[in-house]
Amino acid sequence: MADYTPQSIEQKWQARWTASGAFEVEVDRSRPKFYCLEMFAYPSGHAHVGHVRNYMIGDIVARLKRMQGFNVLHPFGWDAFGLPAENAAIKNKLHPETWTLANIAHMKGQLQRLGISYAWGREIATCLPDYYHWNQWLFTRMLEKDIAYRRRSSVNWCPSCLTVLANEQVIDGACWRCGTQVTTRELEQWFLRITQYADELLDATAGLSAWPEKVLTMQQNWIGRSTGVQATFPLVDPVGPLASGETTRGLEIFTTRIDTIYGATFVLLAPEHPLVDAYLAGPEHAAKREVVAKFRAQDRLARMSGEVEKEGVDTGRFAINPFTAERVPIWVANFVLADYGTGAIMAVPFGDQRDFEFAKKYGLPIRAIVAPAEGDSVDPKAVDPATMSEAFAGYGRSIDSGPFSGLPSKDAWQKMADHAEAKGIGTRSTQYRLKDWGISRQRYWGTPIPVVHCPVDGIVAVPDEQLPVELPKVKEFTGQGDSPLAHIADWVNVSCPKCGGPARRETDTMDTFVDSSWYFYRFCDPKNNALPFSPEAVRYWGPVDFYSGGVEHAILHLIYSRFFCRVFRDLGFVDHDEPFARLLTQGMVLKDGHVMSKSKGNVVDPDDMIQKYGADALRLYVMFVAPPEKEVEWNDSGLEGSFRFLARVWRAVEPLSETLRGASPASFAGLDLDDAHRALRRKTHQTIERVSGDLYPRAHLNTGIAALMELVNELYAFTDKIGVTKQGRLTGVELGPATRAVLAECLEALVLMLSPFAPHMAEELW
RNA sequence: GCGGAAGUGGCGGAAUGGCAGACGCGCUAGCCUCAGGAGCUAGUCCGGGCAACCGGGUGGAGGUUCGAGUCCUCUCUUCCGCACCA
Repeated sequence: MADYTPQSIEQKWQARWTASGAFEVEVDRSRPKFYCLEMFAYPSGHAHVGHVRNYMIGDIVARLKRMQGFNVLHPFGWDAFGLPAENAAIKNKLHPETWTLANIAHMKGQLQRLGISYAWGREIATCLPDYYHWNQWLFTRMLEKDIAYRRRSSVNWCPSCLTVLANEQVIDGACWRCGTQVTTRELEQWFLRITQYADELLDATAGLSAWPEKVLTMQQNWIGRSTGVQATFPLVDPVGPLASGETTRGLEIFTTRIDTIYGATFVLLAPEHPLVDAYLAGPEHAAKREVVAKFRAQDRLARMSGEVEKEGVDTGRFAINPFTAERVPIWVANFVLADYGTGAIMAVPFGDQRDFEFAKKYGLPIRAIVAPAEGDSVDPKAVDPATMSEAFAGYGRSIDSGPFSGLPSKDAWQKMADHAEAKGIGTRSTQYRLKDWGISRQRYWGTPIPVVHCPVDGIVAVPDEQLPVELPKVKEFTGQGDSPLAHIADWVNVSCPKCGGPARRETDTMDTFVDSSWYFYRFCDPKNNALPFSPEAVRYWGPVDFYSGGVEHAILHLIYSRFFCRVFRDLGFVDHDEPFARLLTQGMVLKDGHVMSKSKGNVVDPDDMIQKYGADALRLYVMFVAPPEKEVEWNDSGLEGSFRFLARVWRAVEPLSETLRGASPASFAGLDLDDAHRALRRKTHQTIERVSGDLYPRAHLNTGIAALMELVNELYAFTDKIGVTKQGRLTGVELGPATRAVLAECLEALVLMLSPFAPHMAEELW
């Protein structure tokens, strides 16, 4: 009997799979398709077992679906643009492309040594012009449809390094490299109008029944729709013109609690609100301006450090509450956000905890406007402005609210909104937390934004036939300056595509999340050089049936992709609304209680484990240790256990394979089965049912493996009885036809069911 | 603060409302062996009993049900996400 030696078996089969292109697929309308995808990888250098767990999960599903007769698309590629490559370039004086391509080569080898069944013929890397060409093409379409637009926005700027910083490079408000306090700079930047799809993106989450609840909730919160009323508080001292050029007679506020407007005893402006500068312009306000300037600087730090004391500045001016007709003071408050709603709020200290604290601190009036509902056992002192210690944010019955007094709060809400609309005071309005997506990056290693700035024609898109705008080769990376591309004169200076006059290229590049927002479509038609993909190819393959990856992409990547899907749909390129039918978020692999990372020195390299136990044992262990969604702690003896199980399967199957060749019967009719025969058959068939059910769509891979282990235990009990030795040899016993048939059926089923998990060994035994 | 998920042996974890702890790790004993860090067999929630078996047991307290780890209410704890969103 040959021992189980995984290394030689695995190399043999991997070579065959590669040579025969075993996992390459074409459109075949006679067969049902299955698109199995794992989130593509950032080529950081070496994949550890935490990374490859995801690829194993996808591979089990892909191999299972192939066995079930589906035409399975299972591709892989590289999310290859991004900051780490540029940083490595600065540090090692290498070109980012050199660094990136070397990493890709190594990681691809790692995946192949794991036996992941990818259609490598469809491999893509987003940093190659073949791919980013279509980012540019799509950007141009978005420009035409007014989905891409330009406006001023602030970026992080390190005054010492003289460079723009990504948010990740700002640590506690300071530059990651030199520790200098980071400031902001206003730059013209490109945005994608994702908010145009906010309602659809939110409402459609209800239909994503095969997504984790957690991810849907996170997306819903991120989009953050709230419905309310936008109302105008007339200004006692109209101002104008403002920086924006217009005159202002009234202050626009947004509220979700219009029913409490009779309790709005003051209004608050965000420090960045244009009225602030208008009201605090004179030299007598220098001190107040200084406080406001402090608020503006606070904003960025507040996010990092958490709690900031609520503070305000009195502008000394007044607005008119349109419902009470009373004068209410206008204050500036550090906790009011400029980029949500209108950047100004009506403050109702009775009903809002923040306003309550603010009113207490500055001695502003508190007026009770809601009484607790009947049956609410609320201490009267808790709703008496004289004695209450916190705001009463509940609903109940309106009081002291003019003609609306006595109404239940919810009815008052509608009536007051109606009143506001009838009197021209305000309108019902919906606000979102979701912001348009700023995609400009002042970086080299990304997709050049395909526009030209012409002094005559303004912004001109680079014509399709001149795409791709390729990244110029840069010799040296210093990390200094704004956009690295701005310093390459012969790349920047072009003639305007419209008038032919001298013009300059856009020197910003795109956020790398653009690359990953549609790559799953490119896989359907990766060699297309006329379009990002043919609509026919995606009509067959799309949408992705099974998508797995880390939960850290629950918000950004998975919302952007849903957004791009709809853009492509509206361009007539895809006919579905959602790109990913089923989503699985795999748990991380911890070592010594921590996430694996190079800096912690706790990474487990799959190649080390393959060398010791083989890829099959590694795959089996990682799938068996816990359900795929769960976080797991790495454990060497568990891996040994999986190796032992495979060796046990090997000893059960390999010695009998010659003896039982051709023994699998077409029918069991006429065979004389005893109780032991029947018991093994029953177990075999029960296992088939359990494993089939566990693997998909449940993806309970761990219990599927447990079922196989039970079958093997039963099999050993059976072979013991019929005289197979512990070493797997038959002790001269002649096997009867019933025994041969039952054994052959069991062993074949076992090998087949094992093959998604341990494909190399299964192939060899088969 | 808001939202989500989860609490089951020494450990990882199983249980369409129907025998709690499958399967594995670890541990114990036996067999095999020159040897075992290989392999095989048996045992391994707690209390009682030689045993068949009996009683208890899924963070805590109630409830629904013939029957609850599972469903409902309250509560405690942990992890995760968002966090001054008006």
